[in-house]
Amino acid sequence: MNSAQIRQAFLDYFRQNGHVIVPSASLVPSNDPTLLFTNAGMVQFKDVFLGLEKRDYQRAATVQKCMRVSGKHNDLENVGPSPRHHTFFEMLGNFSFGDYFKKGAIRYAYECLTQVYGLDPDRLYYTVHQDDNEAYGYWIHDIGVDPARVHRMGDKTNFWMMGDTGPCGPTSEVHYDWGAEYCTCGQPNCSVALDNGCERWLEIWNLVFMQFNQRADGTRVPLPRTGVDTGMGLERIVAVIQGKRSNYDTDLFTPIMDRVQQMLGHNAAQREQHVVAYRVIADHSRAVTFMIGDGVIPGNEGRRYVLRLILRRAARYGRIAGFTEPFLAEVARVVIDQMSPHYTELRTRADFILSVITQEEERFYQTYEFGLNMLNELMERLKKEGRTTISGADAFKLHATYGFPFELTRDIAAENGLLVDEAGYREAMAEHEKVSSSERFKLGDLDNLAFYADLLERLKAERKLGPQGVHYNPYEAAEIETKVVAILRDKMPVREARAGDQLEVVLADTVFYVESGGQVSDTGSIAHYHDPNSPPVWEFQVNDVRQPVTGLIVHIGQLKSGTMRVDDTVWASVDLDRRWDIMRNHTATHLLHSELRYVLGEHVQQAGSLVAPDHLRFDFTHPTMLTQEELRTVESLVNEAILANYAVRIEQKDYRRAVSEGAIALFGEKYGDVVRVVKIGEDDETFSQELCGGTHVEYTGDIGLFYIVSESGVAAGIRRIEAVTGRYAYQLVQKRMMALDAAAAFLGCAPEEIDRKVLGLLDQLQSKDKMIAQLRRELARRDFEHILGEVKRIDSVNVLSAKVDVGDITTLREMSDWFRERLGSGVIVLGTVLNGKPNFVAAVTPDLVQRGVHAGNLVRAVAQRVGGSGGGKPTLAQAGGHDVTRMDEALEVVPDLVRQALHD
RNA sequence: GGGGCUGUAGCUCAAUUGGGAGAGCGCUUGAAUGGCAUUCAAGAGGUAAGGGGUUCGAAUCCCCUCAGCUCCA
Repeated sequence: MNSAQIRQAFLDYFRQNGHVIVPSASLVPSNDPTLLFTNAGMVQFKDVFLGLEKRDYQRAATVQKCMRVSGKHNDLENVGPSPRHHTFFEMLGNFSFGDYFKKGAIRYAYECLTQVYGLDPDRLYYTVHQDDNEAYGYWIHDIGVDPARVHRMGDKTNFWMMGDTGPCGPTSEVHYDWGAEYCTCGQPNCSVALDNGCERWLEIWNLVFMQFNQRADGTRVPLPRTGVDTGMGLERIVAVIQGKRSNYDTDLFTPIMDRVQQMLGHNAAQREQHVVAYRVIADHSRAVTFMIGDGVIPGNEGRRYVLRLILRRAARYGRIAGFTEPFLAEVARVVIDQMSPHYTELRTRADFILSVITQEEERFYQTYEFGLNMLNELMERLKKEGRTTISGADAFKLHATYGFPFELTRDIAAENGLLVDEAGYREAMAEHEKVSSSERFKLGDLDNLAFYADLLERLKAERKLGPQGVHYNPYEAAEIETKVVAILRDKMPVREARAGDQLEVVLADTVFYVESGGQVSDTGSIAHYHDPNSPPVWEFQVNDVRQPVTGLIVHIGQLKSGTMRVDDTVWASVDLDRRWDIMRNHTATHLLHSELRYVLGEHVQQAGSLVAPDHLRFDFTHPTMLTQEELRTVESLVNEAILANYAVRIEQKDYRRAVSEGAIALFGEKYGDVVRVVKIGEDDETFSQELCGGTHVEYTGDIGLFYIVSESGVAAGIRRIEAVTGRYAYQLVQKRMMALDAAAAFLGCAPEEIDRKVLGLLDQLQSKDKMIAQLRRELARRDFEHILGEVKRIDSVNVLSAKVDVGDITTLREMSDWFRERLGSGVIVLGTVLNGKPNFVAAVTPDLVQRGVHAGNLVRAVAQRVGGSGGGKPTLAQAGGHDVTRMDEALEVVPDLVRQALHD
């Protein structure tokens, strides 16, 4: 079987057994901010296991894209040298949400391995948790496994917890026996039970039985609905089925490595010699392709940084293997060809993926060259000083500042006969880690989530909220009559609150939109009335709305008046003007997206957006800056679509149907099984169609006016457009028109002629500036000729000190130049007043410098007399001071100073 | 989120460290030349990323902001 067949057979088997096949979620987790990447199949079902989210099926199976880059057993450094470590991998998994439990899970795993994949049962061994008699019994009695093949293990290997609290339970693992000849531990009683990392045994499938709920106080209570979460790494099972000891020898990787070999023109021996580099490139090209495919762009923080790290590591190993130019995009092409039949997003985003890779790789080559230069300079300096060791601090600086890895520094130093202080390097590294490690995600965040989850459970138990939690409908009305079900002050539930309190308020129903898909939360008010005609008993101002856990929505703000109590009946109403501004911007964002695709091409993908009341921001993938013409075209097309007054219709439909009908789904967004589709246009001519949970106007005409304010770059390959609509667009236009009219009035021309008029004026100004400069020069020249008559001879040396009236220091210096040209030898000190302060320039010809006259000392002594200081070179110096009235006095001492200097 | 480095002409980069903002390439104009990357001359082009401070004086020192690179989390 090849890998594609193995993947498909898994899905087919579980479909036949009543599982819904759910597509792989994005590598970027949408429901867990503490997680850098999706790292297991269960990530997309986390809320389902926690009971926060409900699906209309009870069993599911997936092939999930996963990334693991950190953690004890997943050091990036292991990827390459190890035959089984990967950054990117695929996880096969089947899941049960309160449906079958241990018995079913064990049977499916066994059947799938032995019947679907045809593995020899004699090679399979099993572990269960030591206290789990139930699972043990199923293996022995239900499947009929020899008890000698089932090992009971402790918490360390066979108990699983999601976090400090929450669902947890025992696990059962299936191990594959490669045969005694592969034993590396050498123990006579070699067995899975030793758990000593012996190469003979390979864990292939882990079954997690979610049986208990771990409470904050450490006690465990049985879960009302037990669950099953299983995971089997595709790379491993393919290796087992294809009889390969290394994952890299399976057909998941060989096509990639073959292409690398072909590009390098290596023979088999050369390929073997560089096996680590080949593996690194194979692994990392997959990771990079999938990450970019899910919208990650190289950068310097978070997952973007991980992408950069991995991409550059691949590029570095590429150089080791012999590449001298960017090559990764070419390798990624193989990954796309191979994987896109299953992961179709790779095909549609292929151009984007390849261009991002190439750009980043080129940038890497640049910093690489730069680091190399730095190292060469450093080595030359050391050699000159006769030293043989590069200090740890320098090696670390190369690493931390120029991204030049230690190994490279060491190797290149060795080529030049130099050593590197490795211990010092480690020390500097440790110091840097200490300094730069900030507080990690506060555990409080997790506690917070648990707090809100508990609150939600309690409110449900008290029947204050339905099984789905807060009833949320921001789409139909802007106000609603409902009840206060909880009040939080400083994260503590309270029964009542008084005016001035900062609170979080939970209502049974809400019409407030919660920030999502870039659209910001609504603001508004919540008020309690005795009767509708009098002022409210109390009024609460809503400044923000959040959803800390699915199903629980809190209104954050301040109680303006009165006393709020739990169970009060209230009117909750959103700020409607603001909401309208937001809706205009949101619908306009869809129009903009659609027109950008029309004008620039289908490669344009949304890469982020912000829909606020006063403006909208839309980030999208596009390799180059937009031209003025493209921007104008897009802007006017959007305005045409507004004037066409298309209807905006919202439809609820099945996710797959929506996508197959051409609706655009976005990077990294999480969609339920039923999605809202926002359609703009008529049935026969749909203008735009996107999956979107936001709020929209009813007709595009409601938007009013659309105006692009700016276009800029966000990251390589990502452009950003900011625009305004409706009231804010009108305000902007009005402001600009007023400015234009005012300018036209000042210039005495029509507004349309301002540009030409201004250009003409600038031209005139420039030529006048030139003329002024020229006249000033001439004036200075005349002044100079005039003061030349004041030259004194001190000990047969020409000395001139004079006050002149010029516009700037430069002219003073110029005059000293003339002086030297004219007299050949001499000392000149000139003073002038600039900005109400005295300024001096002193010049001494070189022959007099020889005789002890120093322009710097001279001018400083002069400036001291006007309360200032100065300095400079022996031949030319300048100084300044404060007291203008004493300038003449200061200049008069010059001859004496010169005389003194000559005599010393 | 934190540490380090960088930001000077359209591009690539300098400036005896606080004391005249420059070079090469490119561009414009003029002249010469005419066989493989033509030569010569003249010229245009700078809020020194932005803001604040220290100083008689800041591209240079200090602080803040922004952007890029890089390492760590």
